[in-house]
Amino acid sequence: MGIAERKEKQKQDIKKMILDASMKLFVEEGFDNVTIRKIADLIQYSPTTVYLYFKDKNEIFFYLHQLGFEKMIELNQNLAGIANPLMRLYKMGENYIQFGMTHQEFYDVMFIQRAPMECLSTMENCEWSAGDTAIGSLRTLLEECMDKGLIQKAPVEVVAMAIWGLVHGMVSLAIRDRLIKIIPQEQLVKVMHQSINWLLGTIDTSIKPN
Amino acid sequence: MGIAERKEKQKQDIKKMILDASMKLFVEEGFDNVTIRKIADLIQYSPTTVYLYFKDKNEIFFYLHQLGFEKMIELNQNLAGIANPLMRLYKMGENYIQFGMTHQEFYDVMFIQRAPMECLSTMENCEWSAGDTAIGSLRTLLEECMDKGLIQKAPVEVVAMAIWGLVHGMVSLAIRDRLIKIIPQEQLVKVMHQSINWLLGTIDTSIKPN
DNA sequence: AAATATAATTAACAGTGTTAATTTTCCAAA
DNA sequence: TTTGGAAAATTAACACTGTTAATTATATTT
Repeated sequence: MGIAERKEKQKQDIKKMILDASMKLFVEEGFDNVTIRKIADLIQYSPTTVYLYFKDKNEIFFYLHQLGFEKMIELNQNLAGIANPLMRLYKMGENYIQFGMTHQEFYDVMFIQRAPMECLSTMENCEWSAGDTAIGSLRTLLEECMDKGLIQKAPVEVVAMAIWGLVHGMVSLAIRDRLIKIIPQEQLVKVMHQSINWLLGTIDTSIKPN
Repeated sequence: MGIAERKEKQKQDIKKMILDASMKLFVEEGFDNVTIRKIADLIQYSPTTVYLYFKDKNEIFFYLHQLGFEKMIELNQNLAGIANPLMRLYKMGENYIQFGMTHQEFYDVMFIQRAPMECLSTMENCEWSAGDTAIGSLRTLLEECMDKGLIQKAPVEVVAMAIWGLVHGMVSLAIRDRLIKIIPQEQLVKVMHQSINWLLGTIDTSIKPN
């Protein structure tokens, strides 16, 4: 049945066209400018056609948010070469901040916007694997640090939550313009780095206090 | 001129009516359900009348976001009786989490939504005094802790950023549904408390490691 | 009472996501 | 090769949104 096969391929092609158009609008004009009608214009189909390939707009944002995670994983490739897990943790934090600040729109849809999560809640096999993997790798890294005695032992989910919270908190406050009147734009990333360095410095057992 | 005075009072009354209606919609139906037409319906005026008292919708959200800060300051009254500044810092963190989790809509408009900040950026005397005051009191408290040798000395803006980031990060991840698949709903606040306790425990100089 | 300033309204614009009903396109069987 | 039916795409419409220009109604002043 080569015909059904080709049809399936065509279906996937149009699906990709929609996602590509969404992505183009997303990165060039921002979240709010990704509208069904603009997507339809770009791919030269009528607006309703989009609904033959995606349940609703949230589903499109779910795909965009997944692409964001892929982008982030790609950026974290530079961690592989770092043998010391504590050094890897430092760098992971820096990567996170760099990703968030240089791809603010992606960060927004990955960690702030409600749309992708609303999509998830309507799915049955509901997992948020992207987020689970991200926080999972932080947990694993922290366990490795604790096992090797590089940081003080503590319940890993508590420490993971604190560290993720810290970096996410700083990045999301910056993205949503809560720091503009507090820290000058050009010093933002520098202060963020100092903050994670301060945190990791205090839990680093190789730096003995007093 | 008692007449101009009365007119001014009437103007303020209608302004208050609009804000009260906005608030009612906001707390009962959420951010997205605060629409100009619904506000107009509630106060029994036409939608365009709202624009005679407020520049745009963002300005209404700016007022709501300020009311949120007042609510938060009120909640922080219980800090006054705590003599030990480090204990005050603990309690401040717990208050922050409690406020965010029990008044999620308010927290949203205060620290996540763009609307109030967009309003600010169109004003000339642009200050975000509400946020400045909040972060300012954290800074002062940290300085007091450092002066009394209760926590290790470090650049105060770096530590303030880290602590605010940590609590805001956890709360905003929770509010925007990024933790539902990671931490059970009923354990959320408990883990958050553990995370701030973990952080403050590590910088508390009275708890000597090793 | 007439003229003027203020307040409020109606009507409209340009958009949004989404759905039902209809038309067009395409493939398989007669 | 023509016909019947399934699949794909479209048009038209609904019920909204924030916001503005033009118009009407209400007060106040002359």
